[in-house]
Amino acid sequence: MSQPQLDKIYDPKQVEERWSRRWIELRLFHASVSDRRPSYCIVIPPPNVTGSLHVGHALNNTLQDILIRRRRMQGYNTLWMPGMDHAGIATQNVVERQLQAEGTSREVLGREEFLNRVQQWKEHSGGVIIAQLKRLGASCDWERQRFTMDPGLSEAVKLVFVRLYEDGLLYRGERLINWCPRCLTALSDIEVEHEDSTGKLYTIRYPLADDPSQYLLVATTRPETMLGDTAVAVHPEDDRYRHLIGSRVQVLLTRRTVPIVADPILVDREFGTGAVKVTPAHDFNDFEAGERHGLPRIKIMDIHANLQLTDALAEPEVIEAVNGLPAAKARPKIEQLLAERGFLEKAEPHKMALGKCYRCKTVVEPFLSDQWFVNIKPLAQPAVHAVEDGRVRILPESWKNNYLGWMRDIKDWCVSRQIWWGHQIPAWYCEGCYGSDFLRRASDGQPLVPSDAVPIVAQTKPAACSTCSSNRLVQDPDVLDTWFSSALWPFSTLGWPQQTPELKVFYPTSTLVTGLDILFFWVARMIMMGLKFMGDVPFRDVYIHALVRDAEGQKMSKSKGNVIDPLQVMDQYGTDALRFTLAAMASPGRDVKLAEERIEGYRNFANKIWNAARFILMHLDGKREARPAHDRSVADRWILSRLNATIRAVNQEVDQYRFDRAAGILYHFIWHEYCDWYLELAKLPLQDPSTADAARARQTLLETFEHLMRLLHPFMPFVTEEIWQTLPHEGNSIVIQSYPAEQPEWHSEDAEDAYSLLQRAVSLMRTGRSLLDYAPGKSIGLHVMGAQEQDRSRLDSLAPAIGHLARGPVSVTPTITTPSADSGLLSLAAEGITVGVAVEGDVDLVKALDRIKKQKDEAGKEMNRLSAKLANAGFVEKAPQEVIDEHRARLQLLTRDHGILDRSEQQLQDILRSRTA
RNA sequence: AGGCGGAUAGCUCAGUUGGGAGAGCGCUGCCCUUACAAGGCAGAAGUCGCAGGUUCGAUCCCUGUUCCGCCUACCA
Repeated sequence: MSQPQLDKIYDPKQVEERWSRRWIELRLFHASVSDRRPSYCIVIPPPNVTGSLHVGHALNNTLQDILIRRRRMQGYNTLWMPGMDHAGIATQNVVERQLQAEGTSREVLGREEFLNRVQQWKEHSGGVIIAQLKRLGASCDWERQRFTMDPGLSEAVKLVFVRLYEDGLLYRGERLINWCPRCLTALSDIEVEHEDSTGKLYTIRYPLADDPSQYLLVATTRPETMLGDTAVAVHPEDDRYRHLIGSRVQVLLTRRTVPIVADPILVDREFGTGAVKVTPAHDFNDFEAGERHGLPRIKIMDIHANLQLTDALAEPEVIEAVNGLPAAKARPKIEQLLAERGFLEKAEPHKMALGKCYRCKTVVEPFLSDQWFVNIKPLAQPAVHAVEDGRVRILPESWKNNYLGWMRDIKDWCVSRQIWWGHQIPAWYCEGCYGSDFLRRASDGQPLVPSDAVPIVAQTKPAACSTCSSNRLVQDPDVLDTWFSSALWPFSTLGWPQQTPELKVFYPTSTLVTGLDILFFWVARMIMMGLKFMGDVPFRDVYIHALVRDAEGQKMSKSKGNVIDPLQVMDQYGTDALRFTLAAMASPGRDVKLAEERIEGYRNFANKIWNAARFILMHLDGKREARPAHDRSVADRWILSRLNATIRAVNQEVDQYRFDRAAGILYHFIWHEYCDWYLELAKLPLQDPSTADAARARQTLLETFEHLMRLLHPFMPFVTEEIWQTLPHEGNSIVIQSYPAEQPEWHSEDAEDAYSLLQRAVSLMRTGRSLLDYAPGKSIGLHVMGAQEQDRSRLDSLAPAIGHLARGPVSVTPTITTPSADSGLLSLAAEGITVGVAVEGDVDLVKALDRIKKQKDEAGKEMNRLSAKLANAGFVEKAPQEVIDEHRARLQLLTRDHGILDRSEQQLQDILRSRTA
């Protein structure tokens, strides 16, 4: 035995720093396009360059790394494509806040200078993120980093835009869109978060134009928008109002009258009064109704969502009261005016959903505006089919319906944003045709380009206007939705639109690993774009993992004090511990609430492994054993059989993305089978290192452990690499060693049976020793009763091992005597064998009896179990008589030992009776 | 409003052809046994949200219900 070559406690810090650097130096993560092996590719969900990574990223990237590392070890040509997202609005907001703190603004800087600032921030933030990913052990091909605004990817964006336009799948038009009055930009439907809030439902009297003494009751939650009313709608079959259809009502506080129209789609007769005001410029439903009835659209708000009324729109008194106010502040004023004039019938509390900007939480306003839209239905159709027919698998499958439901009901996608950070829209307008005025309006956020302007859509700036030949062409100042470029990620990162070898080798990619929160934002759009531009799905499997709620999100909140910073965790417990925790908690269908105690537990696990390695190295002492293929001991055959089962199970679980189960299996096997049992057993032959038995034990210890390091490596890359390097090995890194595969010849039912018997016997003896406070080292007898002859002889041959593990000399004695506490024998039963533990010396019998009583309860449960099994056998396939007899015999044996016959015998009779009935 | 998910030990969570209720942490007792005290052995602890139903038998399947969470949504 030699001095330990490793420290007593595993110190992750320096190990992790060293290996994350070394792996990259060795270029182990680099994928080659000339590699002929089957390929396996994952594109990273590109983190936003808005700051640093949170625990959700750690989870996401750990899972990807597990998949990638295993495939790499299995011999695939693996590519994990790393990169980042420019995250338009989010990043712009971050930098704008910085500017605000400096007392300046983007308007002051101007567009060009501002973009420089954002670029600087991107360099900084991007660097932080890459460092964090490396720290996490992410085995990305770092030589291939991509950014959504790289020149190549920007080319892809422009080309896609032009092609979609040419194919009639992209158009510009004045529509009602979601407008964030703080970000001053349009948002797509899914960029609006809905939040419940309590408002009021107002019932307002609208006087009839023909007879102002009569009025129509109209219900609304937003009375301030009545200043933009252009109709009141009722249901065509509503007898209350049928006679009014076609006549007009006075719009209060204005000088207008509007028609009463019949609209069965807009109006629900049951709700409110059955009459609805129609404000096409400020409500999505009203907009559509307005289109159906050819109603004018009256805009009453500016871009800040403040009321902006002209004399033509409202009475002077009203204008004075509300002009320039945001809607929420104007509402009570309007309410007051209506009440004063006796037109407010009632106002009652009412629950409604409030739309908020997903980036800044400001209440969004439906806003009439010129924007670019993707005509999405023709793209969605094939993307629905691809999931329906399984070309793309969404896992867990429960999310599939979520996806399909959303896709089938999808609405056109507003892709233009009135911000500066992003891909500027490749469309030009001719100043010769439209004057040079319209762009200047852009700075105050007003609609940027005339609605009727005809854009020239092209990848590069055209030389001249085709209509007037002017060369004064200006580019559309808007940029694209950040998700537009993300949608191209699986092929733009591989070099599209160039026909690169990367595309050929790695597209379609294999698996996408992502959180549910971006299923619609990102996954759905990648599938649509992949099918459209590559003619094939972007990935085969989509694995959707649970969410870890971060400080900004809902679940983890700073006020609750449960926010966990991955960097801090990695510092404190080590990266492997964090990774293993995340993998173990990645059960489908449940959000991950990260418990720090759990991380600590897996830190201890890493240390356990470390110390097992120390033990092996200590005994190895430079010795190399020839492989004893033919004379494995029973213990060796047992642990190899268990190892084989573990290898099979881990592979199966990872194949099904059950990282949690795979982690659990590894943990249990390494700690509670390999360390607790096999390693302890091996100490027996190792007592004399010179023997053949010792050599044999060393060999199997090492062989099993080396397999385990490889099996565990994708989960805990650092500690396994560090240990593997100290074991006898060939090659320069565990990263590219083969991943363990099932070895059927290791399977041994016989050895497993024998050792399960051994484990039970040892446990019982330990229990007896503990219950009686019977000191270790004292001789202990094992009396075997009621066991099969085979079991007895097995126990006999295993006696030295049992004695070793039970801590005391042991004698195995077949006995037919009935043991009892009185005779100084403690009898314990479980799983069909009964052992009596003979103790020497004085025993506190009162204490012993008290404890034995508890054991009887266990025996009672055992009988219930047997009864259940018997009943099952009887009902399933008609239990043979000998099975019944065997169970009866066991019952009687247990009963005789513990004197609780009546209940169980009665049960048995009941079962037999019901079986024959 | 609709859809989905969750409710299991003090805490965080596993648990599918329906039959034995589990892990980690915490807790109790014993042990510094030369890999590991971040350890070993033994143990206590749960009417599996509630109420019905199907079944010989339900944490599991069905119906209803309560609470929590998420997604989608135009109910003025």
